[in-house]
Parts: sequence; C-alpha cells; structure tokens
Amino acid sequence: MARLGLTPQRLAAEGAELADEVGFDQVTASALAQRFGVKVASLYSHIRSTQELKVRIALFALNELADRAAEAVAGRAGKDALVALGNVYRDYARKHPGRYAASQLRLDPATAAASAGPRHAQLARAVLRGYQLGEPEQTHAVRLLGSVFHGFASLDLGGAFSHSLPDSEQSWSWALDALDTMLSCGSTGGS
Amino acid sequence: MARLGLTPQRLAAEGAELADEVGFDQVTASALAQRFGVKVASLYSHIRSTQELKVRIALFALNELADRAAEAVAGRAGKDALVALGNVYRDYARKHPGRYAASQLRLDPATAAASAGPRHAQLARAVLRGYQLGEPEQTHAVRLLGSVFHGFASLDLGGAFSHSLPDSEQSWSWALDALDTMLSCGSTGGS
DNA sequence: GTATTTTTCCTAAAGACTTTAGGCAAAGCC
DNA sequence: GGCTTTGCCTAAAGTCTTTAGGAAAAATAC
Repeated sequence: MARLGLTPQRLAAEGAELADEVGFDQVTASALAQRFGVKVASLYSHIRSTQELKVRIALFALNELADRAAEAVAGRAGKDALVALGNVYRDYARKHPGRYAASQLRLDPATAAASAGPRHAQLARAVLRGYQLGEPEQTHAVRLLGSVFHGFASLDLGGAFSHSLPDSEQSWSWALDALDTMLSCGSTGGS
Repeated sequence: MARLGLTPQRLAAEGAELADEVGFDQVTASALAQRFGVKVASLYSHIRSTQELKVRIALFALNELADRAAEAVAGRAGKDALVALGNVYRDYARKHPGRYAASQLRLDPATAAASAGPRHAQLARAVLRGYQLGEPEQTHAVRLLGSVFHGFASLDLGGAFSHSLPDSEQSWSWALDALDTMLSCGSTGGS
C-alpha cells in the first residue's frame, strides 16, 4: 500500500506509452493498472472513466505533437518550413503509432477547443505566411495542408503504400514539392 | 427457433448499418444479435470472432465505396472525373460515418490485397490518365490524391473544420481546384 | 505531538461483452 | 422416413468497467 504518486497526467503519459506498444484501442484501464502495479479500481480515484483516460491520452499526444511542430517551424520559412512541419507529423505517426491514433480521437467541441488543436492550425498558418496568401485562401490552404499531412500519414501507417513501388518516402518528397509549387504559383483562380 | 437466413454477408451488411447508427467501435456481437432477434452465441456459427465481423464490415464498406467510385468515374475525364471521384469519398464519409470508419480498419496484408483496396488505386489511376503523367509521377499522384481525399474527409468528419469560417464546402472546392491545377501544370520537377 | 480530515489504495461485487461447449430441432439428402 | 448437417438455444467461464465501502497513509489543524 505504499502510495505511488499517480496523477491523471502520469496516467495519460503511461497510457501513451502503452498505446504505442499495443495500439490505442487496446489501451484498457486493466492493462494500465498492471503497469503501475495497482488494482484496477484504484485508477478510478484519478480518472472518471476509461473514456476520460482515452481523451487525456489524446490531449497529451496533441500537445506533444504541437510542441514538436512548433520547434520544427521555429527559425524556418517557405518550403523549408513546409517540409519541416510535414516531417514532424510523418515522423510522429511512424514512431508513435499509438499516440498518433490517439490524436485522431473525436473530441467534443468544448474539449477540442481547449486542446492543442488550434495550435496546430496556427502553426500551419505560420508556415503559410511565407506564401503570401490572402483570405480566404489561407484558410483553405491550412485545411489542405492538414488533409495532406494527416491523410498521407494515416494511409502510410495503414500500409496502403507499403506493398508497391516506389517506396512511400519518394512519394512524400514529391507531395511536398507539389504542395510547395502549388502554393507558390499564386491564387488558384477560385471557382 | 424459426431459422433466419443468416450469412456472414448479411451480418456484415447489418453491421454496417449499425456502425452508421452508433459508431464503428460501438459495433458489438451483442448489439448485432439483438438486431436479428437471436442470442449472441448464435452468431458464432457464422463468424469466428468479433474481429472477423469488423473485418467483414470493413471489406463491405471498401467494396461499396469502390462501386460508387467506379460509377462516378465512368464516362468522365479530366477535372470532371477528379471532382466526381473526390465527391464520392466525401459524400460517403458524411452519409455513412460508421462505414467510412470501418473502411479505415487496418487489415493484414493478405486481406488488404484481396480487398477492394487495389480497385480504389486503379480508379485513381484512371482519373489521372487525363493528366498525362509518366511513372513514377503517376504513382506519386495516386497517393497524393488518396491522401487529400482521405485526409479531408477524415478531418471534416472529426469536426476539425466545423467551428470556423469559411465552411468546409468551400475549402473542398478550393482543394479540388488546387489539385487539378497542380496536376495540369506538368511535372513537378521532382527533387 | 496528537487528533481530524482527506486522499489513495484495497477487497468485493454487479453488469456488459466475448467465446467455448454441448444439446435439440429444422433443413437438406438418400 | 431415416440420416446428416446446420443453426439456433442454454450454460458457463473469462475479461473489462464501474461502483461501494473499508483501511491505512498523507496532509492539515490545534
């Protein structure tokens, strides 16, 4: 009964580790309790439900990812910044598949608004500042960037690109080049 | 004990309905059994496990989606085809969120190869035929298309675009325009 | 320094879902 | 009609979630 210093934060961090090892949807209160060497019921002093635990892991991952993105973007501009930002998402998905899956958890609007989600949008906006887009083009571009980064990471992680040539690395470079060219080539006319 | 004509296919189809109503990860053998008015254990005459049920739902969704994509692309070319194909994915995700989530289920390589996945790639390739790309550019473009379609649908479904202006519909049009322009503008140099 | 309160762990138990085992009746085959 | 196969059932064991109530550790008050 020696008391461990458990907190919701530590549970989330360890849950993130667990997610990377066994997959986000295999994260259970039972497994997490085992990891800490306590009984399952004890976790309920710190979290209200398994759902809350998953939300906390998602928030943890979103935050960690935003931190890395911010670091990558700092001191860079233009295509350099674009590539750096894209690589953060891609690398994170590869190295931390469980956390990446967690970051995709559907959050209710209030939670989402209080999450690092908006920071991600701000970082994309910062990168796009180098491309001289007005509104509403910049917003459209933020969304396209998010779609490409997330879509590519998600499909690649799912193995969609792994059983054909050329390897995904090359497609990734090509996609970043294409995005850069497109954003540089000025306004897309608009329908 | 009047026998229903249950088959793995009917279970998958009804499971797809259920997924749309309650969410793919809320699909359980119990709930499905209730829907058919049979006891849970009875389902195990038709499926080996809940996991297999989910895989079957995923295959069902991938197939249905490929059918719709094929119909949309038939008789169209160029940007017209591009827009039609993109809209299939977007509409499917909006109208059938549970099935769309199912279609993202990670499949083992053998299952994935036997799924409608390759058909999706072929359809994207067909659309790109209108853009005169050589190899390996065409493969890169197939992957970029998939990333944008899936990424946008996924983020939009998650509400990422729903709490800011302009609405996602406009960003979607803009993204399609951008893709078309990018693909038309010829080879992206390639690093 | 002791008494009180709060926190955090525990045991116990109920409820939901999954899966296996074994039985019985309906469908299909000769 | 009899025989085999199939598809439904009941029963039961295992896992995970969640709540309730108790006991000891930590924090707080005097």
